[in-house]
Amino acid sequence: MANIKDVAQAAGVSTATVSRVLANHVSIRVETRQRVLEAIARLNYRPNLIARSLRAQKSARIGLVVSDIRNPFFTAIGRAVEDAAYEQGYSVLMCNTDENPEKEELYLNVLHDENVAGVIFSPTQQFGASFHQSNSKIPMVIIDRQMETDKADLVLLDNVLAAHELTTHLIQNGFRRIAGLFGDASATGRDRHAGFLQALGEHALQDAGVHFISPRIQSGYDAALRLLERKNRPDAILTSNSLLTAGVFQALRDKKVKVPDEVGLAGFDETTWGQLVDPPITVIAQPTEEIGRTATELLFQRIQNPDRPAHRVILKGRLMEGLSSVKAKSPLHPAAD
Amino acid sequence: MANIKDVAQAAGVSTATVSRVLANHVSIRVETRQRVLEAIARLNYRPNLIARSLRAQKSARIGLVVSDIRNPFFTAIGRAVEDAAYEQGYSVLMCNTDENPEKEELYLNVLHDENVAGVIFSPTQQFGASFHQSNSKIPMVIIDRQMETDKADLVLLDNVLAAHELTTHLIQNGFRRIAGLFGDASATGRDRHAGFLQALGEHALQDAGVHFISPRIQSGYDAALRLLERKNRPDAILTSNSLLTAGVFQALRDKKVKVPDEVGLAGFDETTWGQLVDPPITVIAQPTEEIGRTATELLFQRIQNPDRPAHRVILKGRLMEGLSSVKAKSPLHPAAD
DNA sequence: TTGTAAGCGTTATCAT
DNA sequence: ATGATAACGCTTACAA
Repeated sequence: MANIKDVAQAAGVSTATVSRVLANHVSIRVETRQRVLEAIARLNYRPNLIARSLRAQKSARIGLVVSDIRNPFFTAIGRAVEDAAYEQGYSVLMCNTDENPEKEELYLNVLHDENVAGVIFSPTQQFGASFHQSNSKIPMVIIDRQMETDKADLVLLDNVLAAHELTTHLIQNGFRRIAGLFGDASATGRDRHAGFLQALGEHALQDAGVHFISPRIQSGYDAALRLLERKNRPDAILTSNSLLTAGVFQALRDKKVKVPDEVGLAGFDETTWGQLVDPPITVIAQPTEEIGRTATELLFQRIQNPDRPAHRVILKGRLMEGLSSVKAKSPLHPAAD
Repeated sequence: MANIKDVAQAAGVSTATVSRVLANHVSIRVETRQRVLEAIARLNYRPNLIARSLRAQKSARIGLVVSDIRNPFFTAIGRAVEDAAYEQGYSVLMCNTDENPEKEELYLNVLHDENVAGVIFSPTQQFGASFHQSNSKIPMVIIDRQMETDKADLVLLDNVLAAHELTTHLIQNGFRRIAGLFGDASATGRDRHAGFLQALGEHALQDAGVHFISPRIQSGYDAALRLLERKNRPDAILTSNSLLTAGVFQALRDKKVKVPDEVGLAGFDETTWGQLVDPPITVIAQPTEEIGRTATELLFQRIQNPDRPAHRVILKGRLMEGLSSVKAKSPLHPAAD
């Protein structure tokens, strides 16, 4: 592979001149630029980004650290981030932490060592504490999860509000004994739990069981089975992400529980399958494209100006009413035909 | 951030010695090593991987270039690759090409420029030609897609055989007018088409329509609608990946076509939702974990020994029989109770 | 066992 | 407008 020296030699100029041509510097004779460009083309030269990065102490890469790459919510974000970064000539290094604080630290270190220009990150709750006292200077945008910090920008849903809306929707559709399943690793689970309780309180209802569990299909499945065995079993289940929703749905089907007539179901995040199953699942859809794009743009702004005050972008979810939460004859819609 | 010079100074040794300690060289006095390690800890030093990579002309990164990050098949592979790479101390740079040959070239260049040690890649058909005459020396493992080459290792399903098996399964369950939907960008679509035709031929059947289309949900949906409008409409549809399957399933539901009694359905790749819908979808499941691990291991072997002959690992899929392909009263199972 | 110094491929500073 | 040259942080001959 040809390097800048080869090009300089071939064009009869110095490496400095080649570098200037590459950087589109002003003071270059048209003829010289021509010769250099020819040499570059002839030798099929491409600058070595490693060397450039070492010299410049920065790079055209950003990191994206997510907690579960199998969660469609995060892959959708990944797509959006990649597209937005690509438009700016940046490439994206994607890492997967499995909600594991050790892996969080590892990958943040790796990314730092790779000289990434910045990081988009969905942290666990544990991370919050360590981040507070860290003095990392790497530009960072937190996504999806609430965090008290002025050292990073934030892009996320108003999770309390969204859970409140979803819970209220269930209540208005006649459900009274609502159980909730929330991810145990993230602030998001905690916030949605808060919105859930708040909505119940406004209608003088008690929760019919709350589980903070690992955000996986299997955990959702197991928790749903346990809920169904209770003597005063819930008449609806609210889930905090699509993996839990899938697990619960599977459990309901295996136990031949009729949805929504025996048990209603509502959750978060739009998925391929949520619309395909019977009944289609009611969810709060998150604007993944917008979250990803906004996070990327904020990151670029912060990279350019590391000292700007932190922005907090709070987005709204969109309630997509399926049939999993609407009984054939809902008490509140007695004449609904 | 402290560098190797700072550490050397703090420990009262040369940078070479620090480097040797880091590399676990043999000839170091225990006491010296101790001092160096202390300095490293005290200064919270971590080697700059960029500099190391520039010097060593290689890195502990590998690239994973997939054609659609939203396809659960590829995210599953991504997980497996990441786990396997992580165990070897490598990090994974994941890129998304959208089946676009231009993006393929771009990302392969990017990865090359990033000094990755090797690449795991699911290429389009177009790539095959250009790869043939390229003389890239970057270690490469091709996944998921057949390719005639001895310059890269290969890990994929026997797609002809798998499609043959799936088609035969449909035939044995009484379906006679089977249509096929295949991805138009990949050799995999082509191979599965071949297996499909072969199985039909063995039973003296004609295909009931074949579409080579873009592997997206929407394309599958549109193609299914067209098939359903035909005067001699198919009694079964075979799809070549899970995005197409989702589109077809949605179309069948929207048109209130009964599955499998009016139209049977079978496809590729195990997904969350495939088991949750009614009826559950019959698929050939691919061993994604094994594909990812094997590809990663082959890549490491090739990195260590670039001149070893190319391996071709051909795996078998597993038929997971759902109800989407089994009629209540199948002609071949007349007494099946 | 340890140190010195060259060099990986760039870019930026300072000359000219 | 262009060229020499010193860094960026690390590894590795070669010397001592």
